[in-house]
Amino acid sequence: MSSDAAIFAGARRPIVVPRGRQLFAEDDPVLALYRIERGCVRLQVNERNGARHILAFLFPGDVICAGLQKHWASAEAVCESVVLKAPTSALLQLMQTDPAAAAALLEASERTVSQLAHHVGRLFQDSAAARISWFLGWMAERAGADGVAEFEVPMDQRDIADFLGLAPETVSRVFAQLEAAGLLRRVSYRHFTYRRGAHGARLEAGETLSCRDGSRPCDEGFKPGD
Amino acid sequence: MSSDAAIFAGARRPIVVPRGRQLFAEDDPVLALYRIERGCVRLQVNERNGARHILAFLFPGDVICAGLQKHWASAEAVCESVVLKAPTSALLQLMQTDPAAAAALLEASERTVSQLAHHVGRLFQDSAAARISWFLGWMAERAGADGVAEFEVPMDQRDIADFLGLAPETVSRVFAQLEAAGLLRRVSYRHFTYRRGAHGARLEAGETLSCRDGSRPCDEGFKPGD
DNA sequence: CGGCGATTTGAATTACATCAATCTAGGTGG
DNA sequence: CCACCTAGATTGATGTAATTCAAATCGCCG
Repeated sequence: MSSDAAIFAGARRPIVVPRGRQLFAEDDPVLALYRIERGCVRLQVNERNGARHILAFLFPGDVICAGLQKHWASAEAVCESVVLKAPTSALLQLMQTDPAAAAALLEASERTVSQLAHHVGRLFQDSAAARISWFLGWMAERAGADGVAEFEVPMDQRDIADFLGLAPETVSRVFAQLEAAGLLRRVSYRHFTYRRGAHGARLEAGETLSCRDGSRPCDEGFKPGD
Repeated sequence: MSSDAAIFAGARRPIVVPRGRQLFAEDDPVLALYRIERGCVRLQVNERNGARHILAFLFPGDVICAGLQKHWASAEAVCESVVLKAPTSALLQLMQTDPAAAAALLEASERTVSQLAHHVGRLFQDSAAARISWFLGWMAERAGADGVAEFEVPMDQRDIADFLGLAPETVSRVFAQLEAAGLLRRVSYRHFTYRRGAHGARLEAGETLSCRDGSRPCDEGFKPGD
């Protein structure tokens, strides 16, 4: 868990990163490791033509280490965030002092890669509705929210689209569908309630989203005046 | 370059891996690092439903380190391959002895991640033809082959499809189109010649593949009796 | 109370997947 | 050495999910 505490304990200077500010750019030399304390950071690659692809969203507790010498992606704050910064020299020192701890620290940053690997799997084969259902479930779970608890999503639909490999319009449409199906409720701009339920599970398993076919009329969702 | 030689020098026992054999499975504990000497290895994730997604192809010189404690993907030999194996304990030792070398070694394995990051970008936005054009160009370049030089592709179309996020039929069709356009020539089963040229570049930049529109009649390809 | 980016909604298009045969290469055994 | 066999590759026909383009609306900020 906090074998990484050691290295970040030294760098006791929380950095406040305003919304949209870049932590580092792709191809820049790696000067430090970061650990997120508050907020949300996105790892992304930018194409020449201006297109942007979000590889991962990082949350408090996550360690950012996109390369040891050169960053393989850039990092930007999705919303105002707080990070701790540890110079790479500290990592090299830790390697000598306590290699196991250093390995654990690196493993923590590998979690991001692991997530990325599985994310690719999702992009390959899941439908738009399944991807978004998964995403909402993830966000809800992260916030410790069950079906009825409200949670906040810090990123805008554009971010979600660039993360899930969809057009922004598609994201909007699927949101509307999920809401119509009674699974999603929009409390306010970026506050939701999501009841993944069996329906969502089936969705993620490949079923198409439709309440038009009479067979199974949108059960297990929210009732209109819930 | 060969800062990694140190760690692999100790493990002087080349391992011959037959075609299709698994080096390690996802979620298995990490016992060793590998360096490929000959052949080709694929990193992949397998979904519950049997679907397979290839995250990367690794070639001689590449270091495999998919996680430090638990593998985030499994590895299988695409064709008969030779690898060197260094126990993780050797890496921990190296950290103490020569942290910079250890970092360099890990950086080498991060190259795979970097490639993966950009691969995601391609999956997001490139057309089937563009992906395959890129893939062929990559393979040709890897073999040091220019337009007329022949190169071998060790993987079958199924592998290519699972790597590029396409159906095998689509791969076959695009191959046929590229051949008809005079850019690709199939010398034998898995030996090709590929002239990426301006056409391929435009393709990768988003242009659709067609020789039917009279405007630009498949120039710069191979002539029939070339 | 305007201004503007972010969303929503609609209609039309299309690239790719899917399903279903057929064909081929090359390894196998007689 | 040749006919057989099978996984892999090819080809065709069809369907559709998601993109694209375009326009209206919303929500927030100054």
